[in-house]
Amino acid sequence: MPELPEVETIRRQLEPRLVGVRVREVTFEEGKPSAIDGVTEAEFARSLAGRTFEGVGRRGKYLDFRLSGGLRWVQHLRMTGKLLLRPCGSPSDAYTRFTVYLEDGRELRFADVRKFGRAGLALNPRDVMPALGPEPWDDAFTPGYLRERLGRGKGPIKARILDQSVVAGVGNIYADEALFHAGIHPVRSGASLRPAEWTRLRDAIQWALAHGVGLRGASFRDFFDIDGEQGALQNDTFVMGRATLPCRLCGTPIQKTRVAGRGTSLCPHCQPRSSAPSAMTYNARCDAIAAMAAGGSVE
DNA sequence: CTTATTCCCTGATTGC
DNA sequence: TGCAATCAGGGAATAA
Repeated sequence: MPELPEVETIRRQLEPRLVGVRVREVTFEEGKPSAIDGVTEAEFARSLAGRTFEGVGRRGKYLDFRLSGGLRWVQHLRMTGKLLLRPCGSPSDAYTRFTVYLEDGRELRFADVRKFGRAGLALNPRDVMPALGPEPWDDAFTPGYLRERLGRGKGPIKARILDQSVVAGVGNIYADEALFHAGIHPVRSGASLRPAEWTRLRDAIQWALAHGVGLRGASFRDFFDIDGEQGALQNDTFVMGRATLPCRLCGTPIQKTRVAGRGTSLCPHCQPRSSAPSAMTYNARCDAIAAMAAGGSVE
């Protein structure tokens, strides 16, 4: 499930290998619904042909390919979308929806089992993206901003940080990991958070995402990078994928529940439902997590 | 504005 | 063992 760290992993791999390379043609496989929004597949193919990649950006979970002439190809992978960069003559990849043939012979393929992934074409990427909140490392993403946006909320805080208009790029895995890091139970309301907890939440979101980027994403089931390789975060999580296993900090069995319609993993001891202070101080908790976690280049 | 619900998809998993 | 029902979930759309 590509979230910000998985999309950023792909971006970092694609940019040096695509910049300066020209598109020869784009071909589509049969399949409904179309993987393209706004324009027909023929228009998409015609628009890309002959253009040169000038850069690969990212906004939230969206990839943003900058092409010559100011055109932008904006791609969301949703649940199972994969971008695969294959050498000339590689065997076909299952579930390929369209292929961008490059002039040097390589093929950039978009494969997507569940067909949720979407591509758009625009001169201004905002035209094919919804309104997104700040990037997690943007100066605007402050504890005060979070409190202003979420501090009156009655619903589960987890649902609010999954909202892409609040902060761009957090999905189910990193929401659970961030809430664990912050020591906040996912069903607590925004209104219940104490002032210090907004800072913890902001820091925890940044930490969880940086940890994911550092380990090149999480491959619990469907994530593969542009060479078809898996990430490593799934082996270094604190709650996601660890139901019934002991918490790495306190040993309490990790619980799996359902919050806001999403599978949710948490430590009932480290993340109390009330904001009562736990045995371990917050700073000690952060130090223990930092000492334990692998990798993790901070932006 | 917020919050809850449904839908889109299909491979994997679960239940009888 | 086999087949049907359920699950996985990002985000758009819809409703309240």
